[in-house]
Amino acid sequence: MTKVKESSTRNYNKGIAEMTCPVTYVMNKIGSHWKPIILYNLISGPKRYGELKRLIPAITEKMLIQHLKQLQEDNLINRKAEDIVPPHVVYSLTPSGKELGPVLMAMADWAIKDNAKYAGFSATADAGMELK
Amino acid sequence: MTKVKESSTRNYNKGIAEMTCPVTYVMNKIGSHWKPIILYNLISGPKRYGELKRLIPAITEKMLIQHLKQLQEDNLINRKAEDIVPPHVVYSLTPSGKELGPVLMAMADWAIKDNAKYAGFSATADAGMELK
DNA sequence: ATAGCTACTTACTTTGGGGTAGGTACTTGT
DNA sequence: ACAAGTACCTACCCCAAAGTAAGTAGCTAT
Repeated sequence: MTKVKESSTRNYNKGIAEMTCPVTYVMNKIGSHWKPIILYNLISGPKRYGELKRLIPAITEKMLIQHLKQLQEDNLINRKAEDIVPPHVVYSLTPSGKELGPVLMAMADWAIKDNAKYAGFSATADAGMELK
Repeated sequence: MTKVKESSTRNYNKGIAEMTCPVTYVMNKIGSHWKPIILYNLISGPKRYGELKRLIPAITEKMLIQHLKQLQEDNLINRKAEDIVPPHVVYSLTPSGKELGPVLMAMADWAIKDNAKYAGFSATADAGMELK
C-alpha cells in the first residue's frame, strides 16, 4: 500500500477552509456523491444493509460499506449488529445525523424548484413520512 | 489529450442516482469542495474576482475560475465584465443561486450545532447581513 | 523601461474517489 | 454435498478532480 502523504497541500487547504467556512465543514463530512443519498434514505427510518443496497441500486457494495463506515466515524449514523448466523445489521441516524434532515430537505426542495423533473417529488412527504 | 470515455460506469451511475434522488441532483451541481464556499461568499452580495480570491485564501486561481465557470453554466451565478483596461469582473448570484441560500444556511447552522469551534459563528448574521 | 495590477489561460503532475472482481464465515434449505 | 443468503473484506486499476507553475494582455504609476 502506497504511503499516504499525511500533510498534503490538499489536506492543508481543507483544514484552512474548514476553519473559516462552516459550509466546508459540512462538505468535508457529507461531501461525497454517496453520503447524502445514504443519509437521505435513512431519514425515513433505520434500514438494514441489504435494504440500503436495494434502495440505492446504483451504488457498489464497496462504496456503500465504505461510506457507512465513514458516516459512523463522523457520528452521523449508528450500526447495530445482532450476532446471529445470517448477519443482521441495522443502520440508523444519530441525533447529529437527524439534525442534517433540514439540510437534505432544503436540498431536495431546491432540486424540485430548480428542475422540473422532480415536479412530482415531494421532499417533505417522501423522506419525512416515517419521521416521528 | 487522452480521450474521455463518454459513457463510463461512473457517469451512468450518476445519471441513475440523479433520477431517483433530488439530493444527488444538488450534489452534482454544488458537490465539489469549493462550489459551496464560493456560493456562500456570494450570498452577502456581488463580489469581484479578486475579492473572492481574498475571501477564500485557500483556493487556487485555477479552481476559482474553473468553478466560477461551471457555476455560470449551471445558471447559479452571473458574470458581469466591464471592458476596461484593468479588468473589472463582478460575480453575483442568479435567482436560482439565491434560492440555494437556505441550503447553505442550513449547512452552516448544522456545522455550528455539530461543532463547538463555530460557536461564535452566526450563519444568518454572517452570510445574510447584506441580503435584502 | 520596468514593474505591477487585473482577470484570466495553459500545460503538466499528483491524489484519491470510485469501480471491478473476486473471497470470507456461518447456517439453512434441498 | 452444494447452492444460497448475509454482511462484509481485499487487491488492483482507472480517471477526473485538484494542485503547481508558468504565461497572457493592456494600461498605469514610478
